[in-house]
Amino acid sequence: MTSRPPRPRERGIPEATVARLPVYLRALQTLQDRGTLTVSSEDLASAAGVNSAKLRKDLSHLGSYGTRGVGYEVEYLVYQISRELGLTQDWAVAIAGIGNLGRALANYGGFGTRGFRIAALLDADPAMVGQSVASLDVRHIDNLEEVVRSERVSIGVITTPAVSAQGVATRFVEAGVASILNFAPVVLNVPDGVDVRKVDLSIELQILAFHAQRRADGDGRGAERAGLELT
Amino acid sequence: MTSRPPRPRERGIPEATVARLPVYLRALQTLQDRGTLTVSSEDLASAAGVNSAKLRKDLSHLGSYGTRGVGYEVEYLVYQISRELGLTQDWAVAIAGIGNLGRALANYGGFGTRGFRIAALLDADPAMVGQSVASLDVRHIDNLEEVVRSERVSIGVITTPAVSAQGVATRFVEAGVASILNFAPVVLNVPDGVDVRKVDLSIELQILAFHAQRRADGDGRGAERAGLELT
DNA sequence: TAGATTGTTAATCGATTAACAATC
DNA sequence: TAGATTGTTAATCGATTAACAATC
Repeated sequence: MTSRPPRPRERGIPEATVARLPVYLRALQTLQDRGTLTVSSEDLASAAGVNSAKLRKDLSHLGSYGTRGVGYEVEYLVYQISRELGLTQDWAVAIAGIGNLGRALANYGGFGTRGFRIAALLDADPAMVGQSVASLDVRHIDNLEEVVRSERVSIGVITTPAVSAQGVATRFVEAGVASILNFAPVVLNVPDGVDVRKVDLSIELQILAFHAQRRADGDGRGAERAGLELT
Repeated sequence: MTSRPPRPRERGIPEATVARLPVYLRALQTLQDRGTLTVSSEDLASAAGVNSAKLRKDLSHLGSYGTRGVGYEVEYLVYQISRELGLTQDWAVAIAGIGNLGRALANYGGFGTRGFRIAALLDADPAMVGQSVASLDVRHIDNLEEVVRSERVSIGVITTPAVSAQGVATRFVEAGVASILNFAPVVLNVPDGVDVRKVDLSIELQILAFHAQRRADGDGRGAERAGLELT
C-alpha cells in the first residue's frame, strides 16, 4: 500500500502486544518507584497479570533487552517501552465536551507519568466557555480548527453527547487530528488512516452482565462460590 | 471443571462475539427509534462498524433469528440480544470512589436503555459521605458489605485512587460481587471465577501514541494526509 | 562449572473472512 | 420462478502457550 522506507529491524509489532506494552510499562514504573533494579520475566508478568511466556514473546518484538540468567534491567526496559510507545515526545491532547466526564478527564493528572499534555478544552455551551477547568480556559467548539493548529493537537478526546460526536470527529480529522479517543456511545465514521479508540461504559457493563448471567444460571450461586474461593 | 447442567443448544459464545453484541444492540436500538422494522446483515454491519460476514457469524452463535432473502426483524433481534446479554433482568451496580470520575458515571443516565441500576455510591472521605450525588446519598466505604447485601449488588465499579483499588476489590469479592469494572490504574488480583474488566485512559492514549508515532515517522506527514483523504 | 532465565520455535487455539449453498 | 439474503463451511490469519536450546 504505502512505500516502505528503509528502517532498522523489521517493524510490525502485533496489535495485541501494543495493547499490553502500557501495562508492562506501568508495572515497571511501580517497580522502579520501589527501587527495584532488575526483574525476571516471571515477576514482571505476574505484576502485569499475564503469563511469562506471553511477556517474553511480547518483549522479543521490541528487541533483546534482557540478560539470560539475570532478567531485565528495569530502568532500561522502561526507556525502551516508552520510546516504542512514542512517550519520549509530548502529545498535545484536546478534549471536546466538558461535561462531567470531560471535566473528570481534564482533572485526571497522571497520564502514565507524562507523554501527554492537555492542551485545550472545547465545549458548545456558551455558558461553559470561558470557565476555568483544570487551569485551562474552556474555549468554544467553533475554535476547534484554530486550537488544533495553534496547539499542534494530535490527539482528540470526544466526551460530547452522542449526537454531537460524529460532527466533532469529522472536524478533528479535517483539522489534521488522526488519533481519536471516543467516549461517546456511537460508532464514528472516519477515513482510512485515522485511528479511533472507543471507551464505552455501557458496553463494559453489558459484557459483565453476560458473564454474570452465565454464572447465575450455570451453577447455583456464582458470586458466593467465587467469594469462598478467595485466597 | 464445573459440572455442566443440561441446557438447550450448546452454549459457548466466543468472547470476541460477546464484546460485539452490545454494539449491535445499540445500532439496532437506533434503527428501532427511527421506526425501521427490518434490517439486512449488510446494513446492520455497516451501522455497527464491522463487516457483514462477521456480523452474521456472530449472530449465528445466538441462533437462527434472520430470514433468508429478507433480513432480521429489528425488534425481535433487540430482544434476543438483550436476553443473551442478560439485560432482561436488572443488575444492581455499586460505585466505589466518588471523585470526578465516579460522579460522572453516577450521573451518566442511559446505561444502554436499561438493564442496570446504580444502587449505591461509596466513598472513604467523611466529607463526601452524606452528600447527594445523582439523587443518591453517598455512603461510607465501611458499609460496603452491608450495602452489597441489602441492595443485592452484583456489579462493582471501582473509581477510587490506585492505592485503594485492590482493597476495595477484595472487599467486593468477599461480599459476593463477582463482576468488577475497574477504572483505577492497577492490575487487580482476584480469585478465579471473578470477572474483572478494565477501563484505562492512559493505556488508550498510549496505544494511540504508538500508532501516531508510526504515522509520523513512516511517511512525511500522517495527520494531514489522513485529512486530505476525508470523503 | 552449575543454576537461572531469556529468546525462539513450533504446536495449538481462536478469530476473521470470503464464498456459496440453502432458502425465503 | 427470480432475486435477495441468511447461515455455514473452509481457508486463512493472528495470538497464545509450552517447551527448550542458547547463554548469561
